[in-house]
Amino acid sequence: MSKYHFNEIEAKWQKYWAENGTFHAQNDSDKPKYYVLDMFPYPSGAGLHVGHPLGYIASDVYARFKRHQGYNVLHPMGYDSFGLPAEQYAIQTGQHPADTTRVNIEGGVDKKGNKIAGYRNQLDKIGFSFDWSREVRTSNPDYYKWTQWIFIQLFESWYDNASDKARSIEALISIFAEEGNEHVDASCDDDTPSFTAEEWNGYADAEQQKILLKYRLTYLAETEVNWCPELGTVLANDEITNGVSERGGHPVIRKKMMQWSMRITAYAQRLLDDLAKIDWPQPLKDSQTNWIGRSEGASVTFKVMPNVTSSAVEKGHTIEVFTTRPDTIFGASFMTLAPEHDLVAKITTPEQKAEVEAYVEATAKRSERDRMADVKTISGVFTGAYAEHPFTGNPVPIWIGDYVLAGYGTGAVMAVPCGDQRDYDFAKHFGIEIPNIFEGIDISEEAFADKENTIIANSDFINGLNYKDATRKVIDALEAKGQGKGKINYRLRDAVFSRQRYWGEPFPVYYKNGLPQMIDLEHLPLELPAVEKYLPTETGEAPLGRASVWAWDTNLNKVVSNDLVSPSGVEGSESDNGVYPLELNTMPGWAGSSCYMFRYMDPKNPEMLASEDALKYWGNVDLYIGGSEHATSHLLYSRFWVKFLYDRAVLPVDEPAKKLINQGMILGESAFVHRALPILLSPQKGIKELNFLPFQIFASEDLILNGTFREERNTKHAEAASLVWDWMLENGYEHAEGDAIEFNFQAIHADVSYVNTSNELDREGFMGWRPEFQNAKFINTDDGAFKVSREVEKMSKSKYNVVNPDEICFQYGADTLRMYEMFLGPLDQAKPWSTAGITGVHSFLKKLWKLYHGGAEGAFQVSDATPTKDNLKTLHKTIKKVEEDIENFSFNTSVSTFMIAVNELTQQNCNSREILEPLLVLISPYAPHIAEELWNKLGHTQSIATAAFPKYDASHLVESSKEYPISFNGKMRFKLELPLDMSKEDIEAAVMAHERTQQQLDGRTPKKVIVVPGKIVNIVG
RNA sequence: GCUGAAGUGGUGGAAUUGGUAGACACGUUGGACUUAAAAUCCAAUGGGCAUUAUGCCCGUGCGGGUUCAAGUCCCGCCUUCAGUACCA
Repeated sequence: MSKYHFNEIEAKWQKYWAENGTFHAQNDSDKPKYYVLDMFPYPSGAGLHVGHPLGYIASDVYARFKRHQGYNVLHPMGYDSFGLPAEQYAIQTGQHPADTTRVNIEGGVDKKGNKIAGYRNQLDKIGFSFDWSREVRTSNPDYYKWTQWIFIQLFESWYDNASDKARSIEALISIFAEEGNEHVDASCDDDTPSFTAEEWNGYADAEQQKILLKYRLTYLAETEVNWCPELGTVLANDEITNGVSERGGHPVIRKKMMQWSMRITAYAQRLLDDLAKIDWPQPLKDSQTNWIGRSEGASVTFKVMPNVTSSAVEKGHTIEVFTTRPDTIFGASFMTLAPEHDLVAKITTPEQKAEVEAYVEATAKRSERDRMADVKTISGVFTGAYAEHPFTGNPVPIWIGDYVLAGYGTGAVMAVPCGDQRDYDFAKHFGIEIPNIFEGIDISEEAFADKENTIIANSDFINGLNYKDATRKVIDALEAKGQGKGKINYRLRDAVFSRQRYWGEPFPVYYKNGLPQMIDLEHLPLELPAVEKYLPTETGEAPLGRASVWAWDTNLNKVVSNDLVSPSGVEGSESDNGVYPLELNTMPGWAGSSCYMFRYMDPKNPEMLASEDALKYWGNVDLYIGGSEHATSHLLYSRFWVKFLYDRAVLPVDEPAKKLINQGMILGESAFVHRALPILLSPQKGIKELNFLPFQIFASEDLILNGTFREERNTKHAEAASLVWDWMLENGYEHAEGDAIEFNFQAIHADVSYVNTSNELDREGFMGWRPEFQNAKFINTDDGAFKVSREVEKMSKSKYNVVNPDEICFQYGADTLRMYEMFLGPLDQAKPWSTAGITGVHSFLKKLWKLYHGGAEGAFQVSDATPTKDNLKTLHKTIKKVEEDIENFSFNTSVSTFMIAVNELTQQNCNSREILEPLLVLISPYAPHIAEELWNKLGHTQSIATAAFPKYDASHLVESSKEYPISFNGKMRFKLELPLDMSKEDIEAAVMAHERTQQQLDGRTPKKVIVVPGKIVNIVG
């Protein structure tokens, strides 16, 4: 009797695959290549839950399928192992994040004594076909050496708009030396000065370095951050609520800090354009498009007027604004600056000073997020200053308002209240004039923003023109006056690249005379220094400020003690000994994840990110699977870096991934027990909450309705009340006339591991879960069961609804887990996990096993019998459907298809090798262990992974007749079997002649008969 | 507010270009096997009304529309989830 011992089978084949390197990809092969990649995980200490492997299973099915199709498949896995949780754990426990990270990956025991299974062990149990010989970890110095190297490449590059690509900084220096920067069209800082070749050549080295920094693709700049003085750290918007830190509730201020930035804006247009050539989900493309936020319009320069009421105002200021509606310029009746705008302090009149300052201060206290969420409140202050309208010369009052954001455009708008609702609301609120410049439009209620139907009026030289013509004329006129030009604006901002953290890549940067210098590649990696604590320093420096050995010796080319740093650090001075301080910040999380896909191609190469041959052979990722939450972070930054490395001829491709699929989240089914909170209702003593009882009372879910015991269950109410009374009377309470006990119910999370598939609670387990439950009393249903209620929520430790894949593998097997995850529903959709349903998939695998074990006593039996027509039909329709499903990533429907196939073949008593052998190959991407085992029993010595995918033969599915649905007025009434080659006329005749048709018509004559051959017949009338 | 996705039995979900709504599972009920349980197998299972069978009506979030025919297409709503940036 051969039973399906999945645990043994799975362990056996996992071992076999590992020992034989079954899934090692070759960098040279005659086969076509295919690269399947998962977004690599952050190895958290909590381990995997069943939601994590969903995408990995899908990609694994696809990778295995592609191998069967004859591709040389690269399917690697690694870890995005730098990150905040490890650092915070290090702060709490003092353990080095490298140690805890290793334990999280490889398993072990943490300092608190918790046993950690380890990501790798958990993943291995699921039977993935990863090529582990290519594993990368971003926190590994051998890996982050290349992250540092890419950073240096960015530093050594500038973006040439003329050739629309990044070029070496050396090339820029030669241009400067020969002709200055007059003809250079580059993406650079706004405040870059103009200079001639003579001037350039005359600059001191430091001056030249400063100018070059304005061109480099990564550069130092003052950036505003959320600074929390109490915590000594910078906080993300997420970490701030109502202006105070989420942790500890400390005040947060906006502070400028010198930080590294990435000039991603140089790539805005290409990032936008190239979306067209990648096969990514449309919603994801849309969010990148919106994030980049291209808008066409004009920049307009307004001159600030000498103030009529005060001579104290500075003169000669200009305000640059960006507008998408230059055609409405005659409707501009005021201007609004962001409160943070540099000019605010300079142009505000003395009379308005106090009010403006108070407003600016109030705004600074609000987080950016708060400010944006609040759409209703209109606020602002008049600065007292006026600007001159470029065409009419009229004075335009300058206001500040927090609806204008410093970070977008120029941080200033020309307000056209008749054409923009926000400007309109602002004008209405403050009683500012709202001139109407639209032909035949009523603006007494709201602004008119419909560009397409605009005809301009009251606007001098553009009267009667539409949006397009008026815009062109205004831009021409502005250019003629030197007060503006057509401009394309992007919402995308340069990306801040510095983090004040320990657990990230150190910058390969030291500072000589305050200017950043790169460490040469041959001396990389620059490894993280030891620190005694992982917190920022008391003086507010980043954690690396605690390192005592963190200076760069340019003579020895190594890290040396801080004590050796040149006292002055000025090059060439007597005290300059060639030792300089190193950068204290580290790189952000996305640094290590932007180009990791290329490192897998040649992961051990000490000379290069990956060899030219490997890069050329593998190209880019053919299929990338991951969550949509990375749409505007990882996936945008990665595209940016890949384009950059393409420009600099490091990579042969300019996109990381050709095709991308988002997997949806698997939600948890939380369990709730209902706690009955007793209340004493006493005519003498009033209402009293009995919250001092030494036990808690829980009632089965089905006894409760609308927060109280169901009416028909008043015996249950009595049962609960008597528990309370017994204790009360024992403890000296005297029952008085009219006393009654009522209950309020409170739902609390119970750990799902104490709940079975019928929603019944393991009461003993639950009582042992937490001390406060140890004396719990249960009000059960009549049959003695205690039920919990269920609710679908995000799967998370804090909701006690986490289901561990290891346990599923132990109980049902990895093949069952894999198939069930695929069976749950469409890959890209969010769906709840319910362990209850898993038995269906599990018994399918048992049936599959039985299909191959039809011999005496359940012995393995496959015959060489010629398959029947039905056998072949079942097989080939399965091949067709499964192949289509995998190509369409419709994995859930192919699992159904397998179930149907096995049910049919069992019914047909099929044991023919000609059918059962190809069937295994079809199933093996989903359930590789059982397929491998049965394949082996069939006498194969090679892994099933090497078998070719069966060929679909349409001839087995040819039908000669069709069971036509015969419908009347669109409603199907009966079916009729007719030959498929029957003509329309004959079909109609056959249907009309049928007695059921006559019965349906009941003597009426049909108005019309619709016959769709091969499909349907519909009789109307 | 905006953008995107989604609403189908008790549950997860099927339904290729409009053409038999509810495939495949879970659950439930009944039955077989068993001393019993588990496992396994068989049958029924959208709601309602009928019944000797044959049947009939209603049904894919709501309200309209197009069509011989609508879960699918169009218009207008509602709800849920996700993302988010008052974008000049």
